[in-house]
Amino acid sequence: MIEHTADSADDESLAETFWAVASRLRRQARDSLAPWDITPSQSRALGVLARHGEVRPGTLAEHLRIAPRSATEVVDDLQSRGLVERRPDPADRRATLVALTEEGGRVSTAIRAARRAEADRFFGHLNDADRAELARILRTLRA
Amino acid sequence: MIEHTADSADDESLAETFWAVASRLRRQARDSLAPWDITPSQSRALGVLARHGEVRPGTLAEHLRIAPRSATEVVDDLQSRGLVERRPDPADRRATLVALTEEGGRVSTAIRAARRAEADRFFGHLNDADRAELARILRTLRA
DNA sequence: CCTCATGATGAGGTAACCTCAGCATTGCTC
DNA sequence: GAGCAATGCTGAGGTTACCTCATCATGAGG
Repeated sequence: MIEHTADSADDESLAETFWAVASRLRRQARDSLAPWDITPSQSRALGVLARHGEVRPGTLAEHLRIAPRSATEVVDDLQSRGLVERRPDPADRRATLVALTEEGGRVSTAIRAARRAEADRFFGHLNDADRAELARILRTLRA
Repeated sequence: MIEHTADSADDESLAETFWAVASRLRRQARDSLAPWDITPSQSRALGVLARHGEVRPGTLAEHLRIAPRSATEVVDDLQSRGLVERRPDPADRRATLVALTEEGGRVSTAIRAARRAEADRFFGHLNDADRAELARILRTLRA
C-alpha cells in the first residue's frame, strides 16, 4: 500500500523526457547514416572492426551483443557491399577472420566523422557546464 | 580537413554514455513488463486507452506513431488476451471503437504502478538536485 | 584415436513493423 | 438525391533484424 509521492510522478515524466530525447537522437543518427545506406547494426560492426582490426564472427557477435549466427548475417551484408572481407584464420582452420576492406576503412572513417558531427550538433545546444553536468549524471546512471 | 577538438571527442562519448543508460533503462522496462507477458508496444497501447478512453484504431495508431494497419494488429493481440474489446462506433458505421475491458483496466493500472516503481528505482540513485538538473537538461535537448 | 568442444553456417522461425488492395460507409458537389 | 472521392478498417503478403537448432569441419585432451 504505497502512496505515490510527487517525486514518483516526477520520475515518471523524467523517464518520458529521456525517451523523447532518445528518440530524437536515434532519428538523427539514422539520418546521418543515410548517405551510406548502412543500418545501425552494420555501422556498429564497422566500428568494432575499425577499433579491433580483424576479428572472428563470434567475437564480433560478442561486441555487438547478438547471437553468433546473427553476426554471420551482418558480415554477409557488409561483404556483399564490399566493405569487409573474410579470410581463413591461420591459427584455426575452423575459424574465419573478418577485416575491413580499403573501402570499408574509408566508409568507417567517414561514418565516424559524421557521428561526431551529429553529436556536436545535438549536444552543441548545451553550454559547456550543462554538457559536463549531463555527462556526470549519465555516468552515475550507467553504473 | 577538420581537426577534431577535445570537445568533439567529449560529445561522442556523451552520446555513447547516453545510449548505455538508454539500454539499461530499456532492459529494466522490459523486465518490469515481464510478469504480464506484454510487449512494450502493447503496454503503450494500454496506456493510450487508459488516458483517452475508447478510441478508434486509427487514432491509436497516431498516438503510437505506427501505421493504421499495425494498430489493428496490436488491438488483435490485446483483444485475444482479453484486455481490450472492439465495439461499433455509433457515430460512424465504418469505424470501430477500442476500449479496455475490466481486466485490461486492472492490468493497465498495475503496469502503470510497476513503471513508476521502476523509474523510482532507476532515477532514485540520483539526489534531488541531480534529478532536477537532469530533467532540465533533457528538456532542453528534447526541443 | 576417440570423444567432446568449438566455429561457422544452412534452414527455418518470430516480432513488429510496413505497403497495397479491397470493401463498406460517409459526406461533398452539383 | 446521385455520383464519387475520401475515410476507416483489415486481408494478404513483404521486410528487417533478430533468434534457435542442426550440421559439418576442425581442434584439444584423455
